[in-house]
Amino acid sequence: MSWTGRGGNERRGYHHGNLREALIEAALALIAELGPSGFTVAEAARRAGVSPAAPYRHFRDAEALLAEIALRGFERFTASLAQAWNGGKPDPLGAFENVGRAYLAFARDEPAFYAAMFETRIAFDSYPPLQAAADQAFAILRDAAERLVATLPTGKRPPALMIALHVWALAHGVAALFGRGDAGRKLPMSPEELLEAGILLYLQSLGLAGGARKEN
Amino acid sequence: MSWTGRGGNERRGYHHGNLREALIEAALALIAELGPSGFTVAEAARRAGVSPAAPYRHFRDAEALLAEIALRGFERFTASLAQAWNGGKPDPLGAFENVGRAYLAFARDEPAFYAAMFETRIAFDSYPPLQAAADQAFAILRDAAERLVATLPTGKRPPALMIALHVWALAHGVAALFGRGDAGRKLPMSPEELLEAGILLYLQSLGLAGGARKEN
DNA sequence: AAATAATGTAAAAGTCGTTCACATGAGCTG
DNA sequence: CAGCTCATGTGAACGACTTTTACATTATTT
Repeated sequence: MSWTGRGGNERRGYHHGNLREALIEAALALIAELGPSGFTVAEAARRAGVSPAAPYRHFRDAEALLAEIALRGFERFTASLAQAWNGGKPDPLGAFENVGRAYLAFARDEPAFYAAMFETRIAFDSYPPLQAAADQAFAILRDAAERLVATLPTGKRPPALMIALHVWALAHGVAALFGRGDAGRKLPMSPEELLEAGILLYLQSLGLAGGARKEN
Repeated sequence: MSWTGRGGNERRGYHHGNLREALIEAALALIAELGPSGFTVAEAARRAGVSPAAPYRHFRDAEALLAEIALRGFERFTASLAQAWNGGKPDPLGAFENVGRAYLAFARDEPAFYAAMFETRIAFDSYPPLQAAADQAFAILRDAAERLVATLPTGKRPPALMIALHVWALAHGVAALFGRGDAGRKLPMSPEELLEAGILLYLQSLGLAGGARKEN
């Protein structure tokens, strides 16, 4: 190891050398600490040890910085969901539930990314790569739904896209309303359990989940 | 009719006479026109025809104004849901679906209120009346779920609270992700249809919705 | 009519976002 | 290595916003 290695944030000279990354990290920390509205270009610059104007060499404006964070968030998100799905192993239903859990886990473990992705009103249209990254995340869910539906006999298969949309909406709703610990509302169960139960019940009606569908 | 009646916004003299209301209306218009971040105290004051300092005679700070709007929003929201539920008539299931539709209708027809209620990160804890109003809205859903569950034989009744939470989360997720027209994502169906289908499928698995469980 | 409370204004301090002219240094070219 | 050029950072400035404070005006009460 060389003592010359620039560890992380320290400023060396006139040029920072890593400002773009430092700004992104600072912004993430700010969002994590103070919520989405706690981020300001000025404060991020301050934490990176540069003047308030410096960030504009790397991002057109504040929204562009947030968009970059959201983009990276979606990439990680996609990776998490894909890993949870794991090609549908060991069985499509179990893997599908794992995807749901991964959704909530991401919202819980990466609140800064999640906030940048969903709680910040970015004009997705203005950042095509962002739109693409979001589409990619959703594609995981859609593919999983396809595979799940394929376990049913032809002719009895509900539309996979609809299933993916329902599950996504449910997961997002649970995360948005109850994801944060102190959401003010006291739940009889954890968000994870709530989502899992919801997904299971939903899939049951489609004949996709554990056989027992109440045989009253 | 007397020509002296102060129509709405015009300033009469040094005192506005209706500033509090005028500010709330201006803020709502701003949110509706430019999104939640488009609201500023200064601009609201400008539209009301007063100096930037005047609003502080009526609201502690910007967040307090938003909180007041959110509060009124929840009151209207509660009224909408209650009317849709209509005491469970003509039948609990149909009325329950009406509540779901009313949820989306509110998000669509009153985007400014909805944004102030859900898309603005207000510390609910700091405004107890706001928390109470939100609880009241949720109570409509919970009561409806109770009544719906009561149509099942004792012993086969799922927990109503869980049902209410699931439906709320699904409705909120649909509204948040697909509620706005140009959400960037092209859907095979309208948000209303998507939510209705989701609720029906979900309730089916509980034995609460139309018997037919896909007889194709 | 006078006193008081409510509600407005003007001015100011502090923060931010953003731009512009200018400074510095990194990396290539000869 | 000298010199050129480009990327990246600085400082100063503008305009907008939030919020406070001292003061002005009007409503309301006594």
